[in-house]
Amino acid sequence: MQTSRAIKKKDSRHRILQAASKRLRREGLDRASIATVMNDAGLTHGTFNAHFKNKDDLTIEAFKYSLAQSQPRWVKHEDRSWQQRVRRMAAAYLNPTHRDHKQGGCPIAALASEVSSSSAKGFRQSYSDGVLSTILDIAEIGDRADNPEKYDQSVALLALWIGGLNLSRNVDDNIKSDHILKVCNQASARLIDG
Amino acid sequence: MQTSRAIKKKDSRHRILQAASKRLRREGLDRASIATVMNDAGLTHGTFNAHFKNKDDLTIEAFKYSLAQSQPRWVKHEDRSWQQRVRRMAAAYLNPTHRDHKQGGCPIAALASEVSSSSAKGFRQSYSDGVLSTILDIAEIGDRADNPEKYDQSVALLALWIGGLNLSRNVDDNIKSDHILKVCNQASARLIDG
DNA sequence: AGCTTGATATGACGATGATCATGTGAAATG
DNA sequence: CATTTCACATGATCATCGTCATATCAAGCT
Repeated sequence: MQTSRAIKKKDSRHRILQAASKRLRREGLDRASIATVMNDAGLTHGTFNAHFKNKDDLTIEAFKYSLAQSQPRWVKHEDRSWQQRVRRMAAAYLNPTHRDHKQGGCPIAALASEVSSSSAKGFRQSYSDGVLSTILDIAEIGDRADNPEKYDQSVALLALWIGGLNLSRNVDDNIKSDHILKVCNQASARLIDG
Repeated sequence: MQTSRAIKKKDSRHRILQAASKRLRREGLDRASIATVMNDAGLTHGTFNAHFKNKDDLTIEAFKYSLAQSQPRWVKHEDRSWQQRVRRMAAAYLNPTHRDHKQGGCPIAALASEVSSSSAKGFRQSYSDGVLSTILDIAEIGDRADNPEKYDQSVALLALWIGGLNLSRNVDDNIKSDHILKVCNQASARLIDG
């Protein structure tokens, strides 16, 4: 049975993860302090260890949380053809709205260049798992052997999307940034109907 | 005239920038402390402000330094055709050696997801300039108007390269990581021969 | 030679942040 | 209703780090 205290704690944990996952994506791996995250969640800093072992633990959990939360947005199974599906996913991913909402967007892109320098032991493993499962989700297969060609195409698509999204986020000129998204969308299409 | 003191200082600055640019690429924007960098350069921490205004200043200078140092490796002008040139650049960029030497490699890839969360005022501007000039360098033009098609292809190529390199750096399985590089190389070729 | 300048060293200060020990009040238990 | 338990708050501790004031010592100048 769930006592009201257990429910309260679960809810707090949820709010902490929610806040942490936003900060994680917006500010990167180490830049957000525990106090800031706890404050976002409406709690004080000292309570932190009652919910998570340490900061590395939180980082890993927040990453998984954000992955589970954001993946369903790109990965849906309601398209006529795979080509159409990919086109729709690219349009949703390489998108000014996604570009401008890093904190709510894809954590794989948001942390793409920080993982390898992370000190959090175990984070790299979670990220790696996330990448590989995302590739399979794009391809709509359970293993590379199911369809090597689709798998390989999905690898290239994910690379293009992550790179394009990050480039567009880091170019100051708005017109040029929009243009990057547009060009990468077109390149996505070329990669699959070659 | 260069006094021996001036030479010494210039040399120290050079060593600091060299050390900082490596740390910057390997460890990211904030993770390396000034003391660590100065120690790498064979100096003590307190001397830092004699060479740079503050840490943000160093970060920006180190980025420019690494960009100037690493670009010539991909951008050479000795190819028969542009297609050939792009193929060679992709092979040099999407490469296990480059993947495994982040500290000496492309700073655009190394910092791709950290720029937008940087607190260093002015860094984003430098990075943005670096991206745009790299695109033009890949296309071998001085402005998009010179050849819009090549420019657009270069945008997609850079996105694919940065994304592919970072994915390969963050996947634990070595075979899968190598495979990502290979697949993105092939995708590069497909993007340019229509 | 004596004085000045400048490159670097030493050490301190203040801020921030992770972690932990202890306090508090309300819910659960008998 | 008394007692225990637990979610959370408060506050302290220790380490790290950026910055700066001051010291040192050798090179340059008169």
